[in-house]
Amino acid sequence: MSHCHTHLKKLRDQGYRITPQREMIVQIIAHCGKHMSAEEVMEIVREKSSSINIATVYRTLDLLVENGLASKFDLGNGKTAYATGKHGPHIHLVCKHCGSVTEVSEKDISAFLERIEDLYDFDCHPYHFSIHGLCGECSSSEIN
Amino acid sequence: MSHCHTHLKKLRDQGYRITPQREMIVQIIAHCGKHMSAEEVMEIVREKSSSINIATVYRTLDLLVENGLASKFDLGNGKTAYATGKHGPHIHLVCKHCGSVTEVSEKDISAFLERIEDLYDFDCHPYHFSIHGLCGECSSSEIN
DNA sequence: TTCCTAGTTGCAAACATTCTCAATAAAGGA
DNA sequence: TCCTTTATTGAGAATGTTTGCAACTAGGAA
Repeated sequence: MSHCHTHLKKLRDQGYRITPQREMIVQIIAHCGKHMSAEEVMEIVREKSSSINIATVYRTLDLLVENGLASKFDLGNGKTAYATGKHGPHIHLVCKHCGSVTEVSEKDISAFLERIEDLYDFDCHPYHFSIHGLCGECSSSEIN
Repeated sequence: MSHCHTHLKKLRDQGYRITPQREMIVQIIAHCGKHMSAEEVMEIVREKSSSINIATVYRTLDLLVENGLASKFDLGNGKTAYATGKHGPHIHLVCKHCGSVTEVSEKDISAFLERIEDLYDFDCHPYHFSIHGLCGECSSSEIN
C-alpha cells in the first residue's frame, strides 16, 4: 500500500523535522501511483485547499530522493519527474518520441553497477538515472 | 586531430545548412579537449570578437548531440555540459561532491545496453547518460 | 548571377529549478 | 507547560535553458 508512514518515520529517524508540508508531499507522491512533476504535486496541494511554496516542493522531493525514498528522472526537454521509490537501483527508459517511461528492473542493473563501482572506484548513488531513446513502438513507426 | 570538417560535412550531408555560427561552435567544441557548458562556448565566441546568441549555442549543441557528434551530460545542480563525442555509447560518472567527471569506456557499457535493448525492446539513443554518485576520493573522505 | 524558399538566427519572453535570507515553527530540554 | 535552538519555510530574485516569432540567409534552381 502506501509508504507514507514508513517514509515519514525514516525521515524523522534521520533527524529531519516533520512539517505539515513534508507530510502532505510525502502522502501525495506515495499515493499517486504514477511519476509526477513538482508542478503536478503543487496542483494537488492546491486542490486540498492549502498552499505550499514551489521551492518547498522541490526541496522536499530532493530530500526524498537523497534518502532513497523516491526516484527522480530527467524526461529530456528540460523536465523532471519524481516517484516514490522502492529502494535500490533504478533506471528509467524515456522515449524521446512519445514520452513513455519504462522502469528497468533491479536485477537487470545491479551486475552492471557493481562492475562500474569496481572498475572505476565510483560509488553510484542513489542509483537513479535515465536512458533516452526510442521505445519499440516509436522505433518501428519512425519514418526518418 | 580535430573533427570539425568531418562534423560539418556530416551535418551538410544530413541536409542541415552550414552557417558561420554552426562552423564556429563546431570548431570550438572539437578543439577544446574538455567538456564545456553553453556559457563557456559563448565566452570563447566572444573572445573571437564576434557574437552569437546563447539560444543558437544551445540549439547547435543539441543538434550535434542528436546527430551523435557530441555528448551531453547533466552535471547535477541544474547544469549541463557538452563535449565532442566519439561515436557509440557514453556514460559519465559525475561526482556529486567534487564535480569530477569520469568517462566509462565503451566496452564496459555495450553488453549492458544490448541486454536492455533486447529485454525491453527499447532503442537506446544516442547512448549518452550520467550516473551520479561519489568518486573514490570523496567517498573515502566522507564524514557523514 | 539573381531569385526563392525553407531552414536558421536573434531577441525577448517563458519556463523549470535553485538560491538567499529573514521570518517561522518543530522538537527536545528545563 | 514554556523556552531555546536550529532546521525549515516563503517570497522573490537569480540562474540555466527553451520557445515563439519575425527577420535573415544558405544553398539550390533558373
